Amino acid sequence: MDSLLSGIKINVNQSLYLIEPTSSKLGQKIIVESVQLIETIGFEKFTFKKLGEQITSPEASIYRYFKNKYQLLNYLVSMYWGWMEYALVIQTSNILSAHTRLERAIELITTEIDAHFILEGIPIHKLHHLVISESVKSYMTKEVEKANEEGAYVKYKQFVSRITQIITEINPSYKYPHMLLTTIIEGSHLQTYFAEHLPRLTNKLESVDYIKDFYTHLAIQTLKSN
Amino acid sequence: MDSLLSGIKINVNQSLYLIEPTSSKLGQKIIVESVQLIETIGFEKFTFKKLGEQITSPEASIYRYFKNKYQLLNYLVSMYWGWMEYALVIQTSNILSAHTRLERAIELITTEIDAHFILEGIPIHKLHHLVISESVKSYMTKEVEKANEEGAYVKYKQFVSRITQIITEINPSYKYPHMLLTTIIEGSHLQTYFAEHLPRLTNKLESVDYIKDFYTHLAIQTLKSN
DNA sequence: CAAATAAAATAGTAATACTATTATATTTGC
DNA sequence: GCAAATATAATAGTATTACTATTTTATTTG
Repeated sequence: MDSLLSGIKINVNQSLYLIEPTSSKLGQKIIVESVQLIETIGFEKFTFKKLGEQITSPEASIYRYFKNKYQLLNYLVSMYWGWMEYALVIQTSNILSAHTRLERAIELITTEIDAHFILEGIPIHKLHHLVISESVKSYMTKEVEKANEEGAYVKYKQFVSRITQIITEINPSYKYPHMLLTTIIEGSHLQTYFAEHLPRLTNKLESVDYIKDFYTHLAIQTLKSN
Repeated sequence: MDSLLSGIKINVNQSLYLIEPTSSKLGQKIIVESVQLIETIGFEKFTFKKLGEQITSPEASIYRYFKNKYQLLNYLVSMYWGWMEYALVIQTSNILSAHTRLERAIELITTEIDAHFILEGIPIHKLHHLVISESVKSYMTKEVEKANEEGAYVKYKQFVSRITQIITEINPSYKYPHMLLTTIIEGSHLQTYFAEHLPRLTNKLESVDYIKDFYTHLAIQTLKSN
């Protein structure tokens, strides 16, 4: 993780904001503080009114940047996947073995992100935590298809696409690379969430890397035959 | 599926309602029509006011049965897992091979439920559809721990527990039976959802049973070694 | 430095998520 | 069989949410 730069910029899709939040002081405060507030009170209870109180700006000012809290959530989640793709590229470059590249990808997906990585003022590990608890709410809505057409999920799809290429390199005849990968990504988020809130639904072990071990083993075994 | 009875009753936890909805005409209307309305407008837009209009009763009457829409969602999801456990027991009874029992369990989880199965007036396949799109919202909230302590998720945990026993029978030294199973259950819901709304994130095939095939193969391969 | 433009604040509205109170049925005890 | 008790339903509210339209203030640029 040492070679990761800290000054990079993620260009998210235009449909994910009304005014680019990184373009002003207020916009930056909105995205930085929203991550904090969503973590504290949860996405359901999160409102632009409360966020406005936190940053001492009226809610109407926030509505100038994002048309509603779902757009803001999609923006934050896309920032996360944009950063993840960048981290993936760096961590898998110059590695010949597709096997090793897949293992590194699974490690990136399943393990905690170092606390000192910051993106537009947002610590990535906080973004990761938000993605674990709230990202399903960004696509499990009646507006999915519209959001998808507008490009709301391109960053996620790009990230998925890069890793499915590695999977296909390992086993070209495997029919379900996307299924395997999204099962790992979303499964890993779920297991992290269960370990924290519903431990009877998972198998938390002492080792910090048990989720990585579980999904690495699962992926390798699944790709062995077809 | 032929031996499944149609007059069975699922006893959900007391914390999941204020008045048992199956005990009155209005209560039954509430649960039957809510499944329909949530499917139509989505859980976010769903309100007791709108449900009241649909069943021509005031919203306050609905509040007598459920303290809010999350409690109602938990109730419906629990009904689903209660029925699923019942179906599982029937479909795996008298089968000696643990391998075959696991395959039947995965089939039950991953395939569509026959349209003529009805529970308290609710077609199970509609409940299944609701679980696919909305059940994560029942535990991905700030109230999870409280709901969990009150027993909101016991039906789900019971269902999971039965199948993890089969997994352990197949491979007693496997360390992650709960992780494997919840990965399959929630993954299967997700893949169904993706196939319908975000097809680039999955690998939908002609065969109706591709999700079953994918997760069956994944489970068998994962349990081969440890 | 005035005019144009952008950003922020004010002041609203309709809908949501409830609760308290009142009214209407239904049950049951004598 | 009927009054009292109890269950059920309806009415009428309130505070909060999710916005929008308009006005004010700040910043840029010709």
